[in-house]
Amino acid sequence: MAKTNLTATTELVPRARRATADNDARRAKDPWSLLPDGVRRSLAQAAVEEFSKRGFHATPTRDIATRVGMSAAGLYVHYRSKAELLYAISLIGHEAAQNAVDAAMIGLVEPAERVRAYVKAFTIWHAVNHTLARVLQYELRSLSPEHYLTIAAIRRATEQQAAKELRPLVRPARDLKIKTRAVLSLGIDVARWYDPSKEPDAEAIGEKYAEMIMCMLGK
Amino acid sequence: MAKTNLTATTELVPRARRATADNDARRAKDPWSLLPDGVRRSLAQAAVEEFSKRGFHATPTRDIATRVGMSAAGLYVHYRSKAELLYAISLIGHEAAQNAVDAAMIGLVEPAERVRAYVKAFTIWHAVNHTLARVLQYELRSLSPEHYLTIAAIRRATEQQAAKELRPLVRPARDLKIKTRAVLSLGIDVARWYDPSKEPDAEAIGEKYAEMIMCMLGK
DNA sequence: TAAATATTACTAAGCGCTTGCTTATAATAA
DNA sequence: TTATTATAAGCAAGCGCTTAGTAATATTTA
Repeated sequence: MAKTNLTATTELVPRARRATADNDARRAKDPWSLLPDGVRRSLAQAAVEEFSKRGFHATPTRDIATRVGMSAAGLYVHYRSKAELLYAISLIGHEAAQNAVDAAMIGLVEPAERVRAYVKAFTIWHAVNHTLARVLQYELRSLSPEHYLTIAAIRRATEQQAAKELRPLVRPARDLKIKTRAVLSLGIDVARWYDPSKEPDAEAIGEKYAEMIMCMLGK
Repeated sequence: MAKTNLTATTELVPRARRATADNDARRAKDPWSLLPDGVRRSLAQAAVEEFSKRGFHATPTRDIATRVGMSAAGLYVHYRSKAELLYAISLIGHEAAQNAVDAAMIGLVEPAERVRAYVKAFTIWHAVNHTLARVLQYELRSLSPEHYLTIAAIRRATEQQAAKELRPLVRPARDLKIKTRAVLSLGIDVARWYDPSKEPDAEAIGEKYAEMIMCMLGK
């Protein structure tokens, strides 16, 4: 019977909470390490490839399943529905991006240094993980209303964190909101235009973007 | 018979080529003036609303037709297919955006002035027309391969124009590509986050963005 | 221990529904 | 007339997901 689906629901991102000490660096590097190795992870990875290229609604579940060598029905052993697959991807992706910027700022105290590291890490993450990032950004509207609420809350927290980091550097203070928008916007949109075959050096883009933002902030 | 569809194909954006002198300002203001008033325009407008909110593949043609008070089949009198409707929207949108920035730079000769006007107009356009702009940016992948080629060529020309305008201001010269990317990226992404109910003043955003970019360019 | 019983991961088949689009037909306008 | 614009009805294809069943592996019981 399909009782396995209950497990799938209660443990959307299971391993992540357990292995915290050792795997911090690896988690920041590879978003998929948030999901235990196995069919569930493979399906999510296959889905990201398809959703990113064709879009959620244009991708049949059959294609995702056959991409990992399964029959069409096999997917439903591991995910309750196509919607829940997207939700799992969205959760993992947002958590991974957060981990990446958090890791980059560890140990830094000076506001300008922190912002520079933030922008650089945020930009690099959206370049390296542009396939995943596109799903995060462009399939928000494909989430179910309930799932959307959860994801929207996560995104609001991200924006508030960015504003908190930028506050000491923004004059006049009333520009904080628009400048926070600009910083996040610039980083996020890297995922839209980045093409690894044309611009292989994500690190260089991150460096340049950090420089441009600091310049924009008058630092 | 469905012979009307031939007309629909040969004259995708018909009126635009004729009325050039008088309507420049109006065209820059309202993208829809590129399409003659009538059912064809209403359908395109309705489609943009739906495509923008739900996405091309998630929007049934029935919903577009009924939105303008038509039966489901009525759409096919005016558009050959759903794909051609998207293509028409994409053509109009890209042309309208181009018109907006061109109009803003008329009479300006000093490079810094031209870039400032460019960025401001580009930003404002993407805020005011964020619904249309979202379709342009996020439904590129939903275009048929043939349609995509045409649109991609238009977009390449836009990028080259931006680079041409920025060249005199960018030092070192090798940064031209990445800084052009950043400028276009920042403007385009306004369409993603802009919410008129929260940020009604598109003009102010355009002004701020122009200022930030000039600052970023060291001007 | 071994037999009995669940559980898990999977597939082939297919159900009910929605999709883009066509057809046949009618009304209207030049 | 002839061309245009619209509709009601419906088709073929594709969709997400379920069902019934198989085989392999765990778990429980005697």
